[in-house]
Amino acid sequence: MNKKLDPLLHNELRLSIMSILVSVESAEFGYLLETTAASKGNLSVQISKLRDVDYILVTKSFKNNMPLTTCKISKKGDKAFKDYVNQISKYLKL
Amino acid sequence: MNKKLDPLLHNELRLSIMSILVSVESAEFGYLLETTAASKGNLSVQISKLRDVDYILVTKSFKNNMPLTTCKISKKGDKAFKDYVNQISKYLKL
DNA sequence: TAATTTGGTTTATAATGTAAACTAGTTTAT
DNA sequence: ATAAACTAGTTTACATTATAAACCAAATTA
Repeated sequence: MNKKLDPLLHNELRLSIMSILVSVESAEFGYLLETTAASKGNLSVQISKLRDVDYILVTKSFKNNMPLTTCKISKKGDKAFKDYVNQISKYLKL
Repeated sequence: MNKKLDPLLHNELRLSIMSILVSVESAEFGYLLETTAASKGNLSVQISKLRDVDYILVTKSFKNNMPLTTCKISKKGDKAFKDYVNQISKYLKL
């Protein structure tokens, strides 16, 4: 019955990223950087982790000759997020 | 406006302990052990951490000649728990 | 062309989590 | 009475994870 909290989502920055991505079509690295107020390094690492498990899709392109990283939630990521919400809600007495 | 998630509560076992303690008068080590399904060592460490920051009060006594550890949430712990719930809820889109 | 900025990635270190090993004492069996 | 096994935890050694500083490549500006 009781599944454990998904350790990939039980991290504030990754949860924050996912929380943004569930409600937008996609988001650029710079936007996530501003919105989460994380350091670039930390953001880069956490994006990679989410991509490694296919919770998000990361597209690399160029915009005004500059590299541009765009993130989008995947079907799997969307489900993982919903599951996490259900799971942690059990602890929160909401 | 946006406070960070309290790192002391953003851990599944500690959150689980607090989640139990908010709704009972007090709980014994053995009860928490069963209910959380944690290892004894881990439970002991996390109880100590919660006690070190005064989120819980820990009483040591004897029952049938055996050591007995009893935990009870503190006023401070109760507030911290409520704050944590409010804070993480912002990420969960509930 | 030299310094600065952009948009990131890598990596070194610190912090944290966890279970195995240990302690201290009790009960049961011989 | 003593050994073996059990209870109720604590300590500690190790592994995992998180994070920011350092770095990189290319573009822009001075």
